[in-house]
Amino acid sequence: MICKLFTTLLEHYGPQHWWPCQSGARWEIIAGAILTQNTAWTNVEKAIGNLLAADVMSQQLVLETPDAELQELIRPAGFFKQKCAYLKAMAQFIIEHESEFEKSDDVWALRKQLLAVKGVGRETADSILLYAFNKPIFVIDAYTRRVAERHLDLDGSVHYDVLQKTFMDALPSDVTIYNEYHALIVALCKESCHKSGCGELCKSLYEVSKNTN
DNA sequence: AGCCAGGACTGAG
DNA sequence: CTCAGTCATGGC
Repeated sequence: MICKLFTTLLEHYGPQHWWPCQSGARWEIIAGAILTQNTAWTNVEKAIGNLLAADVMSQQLVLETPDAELQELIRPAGFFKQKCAYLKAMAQFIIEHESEFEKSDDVWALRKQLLAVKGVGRETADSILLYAFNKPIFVIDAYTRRVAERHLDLDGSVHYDVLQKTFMDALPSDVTIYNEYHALIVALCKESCHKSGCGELCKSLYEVSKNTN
């Protein structure tokens, strides 16, 4: 079912090419992953726009910027005091470990390191690994849990690592597939929020949920 | 007017 | 380990 849902969504929406990124810089992806914590992406875009306009879009520049100034720039993304501290902690970490992250293939060891950074939980760590460093790890978020319940007949409330393992066991270990799958899940959720009748896609999704593996 | 969004930290039990 | 409380803005 997990594989079938992927091919169905890919057929319907086509490749998504995530992560949404204005500058193409790795740090923008990392910063976005932190700024979007429990926050609508439209608000994150404003904060990122501010950072770009103020020329503060890099690890070094973030560390050089005083807290009060940085907080003002990221204010639209909410939780701005926390996220200011989180961004600085992450900036320091990336400066120290970026080359190591580029080289290493031990995804789980890298993940463990990221989780030790203040402000980085499982979803943020996995988003950074997958979208900023192209490591094969599957991202679980609120959308994934909804889709798992709604279309895959899974318990969406299970522990993060359990649901992640369910997806990763069912799929080949492939960066492109993990990347696209998560993006397609988001595409599905965003669209069905605004549209009720969905025609062909609904029929295809129904076919997916009839399969029992 | 409220409710919620692509979470994570902290303290309590 | 599970659970509520906290952090904050903008859109609907």
